[in-house]
Amino acid sequence: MAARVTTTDRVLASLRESILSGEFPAGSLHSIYRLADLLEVSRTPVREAVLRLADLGLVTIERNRGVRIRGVSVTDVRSVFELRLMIEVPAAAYAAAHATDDDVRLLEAELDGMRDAATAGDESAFTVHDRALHETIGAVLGNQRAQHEVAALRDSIQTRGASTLHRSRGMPEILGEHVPIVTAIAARDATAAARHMEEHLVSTASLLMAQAATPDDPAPESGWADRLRPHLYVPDGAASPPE
Amino acid sequence: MAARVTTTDRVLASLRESILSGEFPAGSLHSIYRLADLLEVSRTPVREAVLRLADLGLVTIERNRGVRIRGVSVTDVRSVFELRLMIEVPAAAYAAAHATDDDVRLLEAELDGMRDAATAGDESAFTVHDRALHETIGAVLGNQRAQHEVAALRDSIQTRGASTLHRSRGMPEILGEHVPIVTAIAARDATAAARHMEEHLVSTASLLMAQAATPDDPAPESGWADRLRPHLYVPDGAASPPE
DNA sequence: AGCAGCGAGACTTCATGCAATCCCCTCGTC
DNA sequence: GACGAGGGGATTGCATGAAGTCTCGCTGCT
Repeated sequence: MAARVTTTDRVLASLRESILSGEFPAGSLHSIYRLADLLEVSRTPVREAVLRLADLGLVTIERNRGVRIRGVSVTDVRSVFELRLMIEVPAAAYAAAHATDDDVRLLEAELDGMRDAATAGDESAFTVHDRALHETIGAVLGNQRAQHEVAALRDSIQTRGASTLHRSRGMPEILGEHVPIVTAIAARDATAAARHMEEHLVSTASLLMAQAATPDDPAPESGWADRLRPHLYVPDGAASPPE
Repeated sequence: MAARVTTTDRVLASLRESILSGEFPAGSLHSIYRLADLLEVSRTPVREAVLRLADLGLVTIERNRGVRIRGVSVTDVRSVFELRLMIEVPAAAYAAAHATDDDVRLLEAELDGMRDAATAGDESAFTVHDRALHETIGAVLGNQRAQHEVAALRDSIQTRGASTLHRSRGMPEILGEHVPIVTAIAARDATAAARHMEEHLVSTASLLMAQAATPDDPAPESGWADRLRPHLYVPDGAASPPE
């Protein structure tokens, strides 16, 4: 099963990396020709990779113009994070209810990794551990399809330096949002885990939306997440009545 | 913006239809050559379409063997429906809380369509209205990405005659599961809408899992959905304590 | 100065060639 | 009779050619 790595895969990974790292700025226009020339392969694998990227929503193909790197709009961020809320909040609650001691140890290890990276000022490592932490929480549920979906959602908005790192929050703040999630899971408190995961995602989304906002693309309302909130997960007390 | 329909798109749609309709049985092996010959196009658009189908999980590409039509395993059904629960249950609750009168009218129209198709014995039309009903509920949320994802999830397991129609349930039973959902939305009762949507999805998933079960692929446990249930949406009373 | 029409360039898109790879079947040997 | 090796055949995967189509800039006219 050593799925031999094909040229298309390498091109796909390379392009994805170039887009996510910001080497290809959002809105820029490229052609299959130039990309093929740049990567020193023929146009076919490039075309196939671009088609798949278009499916993932990272680029759009403009007929007879080229492929344009998609920027993230406020609506994009909102759509993605609503989905992440719908998936990751229940996942966090489930993890709290069903995590083994080994799972908890893994979570705390990732948290330590984030802490170390934060003190070392290593943003790259910090992001890696951040991602791994979320994936470890999702892994408790054991739904590979959900895992893959969350990863795709994450990719689709992490274009460019659209990380929240530089502009808005520092690593300590982000770390601070993750700590209570892990603490709640370790305490087997599903309610708290869900609440903290929700707060983390909403916080991140709000900042990303503020970054993506432009004069015409309307600024995000403050309580944007409330519309979904009462229907997501009700931590304590009775289910909130409709409206 | 009249996105000209390209050959690849037509091939993709055609193959998808052939797989979903059961014309290409699950597990069967085809080659790009034969498919291209069959559809009277060259191998390139067929290859591109197949790659996208592989991304969607409908087929797997076996190197130097051909493309194999993926059957659905019990695990597949479970993964897909867990995700659908996480998305569609909140969506139903949200729809109940925020649907306009026009939305409700649309829902009832689709329900009528299902009823007519049921009495006429038209399974194809019934399926169309079933799908449209779910999409209309999702449309109230207005999250296109979520809509698209649900559609993809639906496709990925509706391979073959894996509809629940023939073997297990008749159209009246399925219709009967949809009626209370629409009723609850019309009554603006989010709690009931969520509960009925959940019951519908769990019921459908259980039947599909029973169909997909084989001697070695373990039969689905009865209370399989319970593990997620307390973390999904808590209709009434306090949140269930973590275990 | 502004606008319309036209031509050249470029890009996507589909078709086909070609090589490398892998499976399977047969034949030979133990 | 069983096991292993080798060859034929088929398939994927990459490269390149050819054609159709759209965009953009230039030129000429108003």
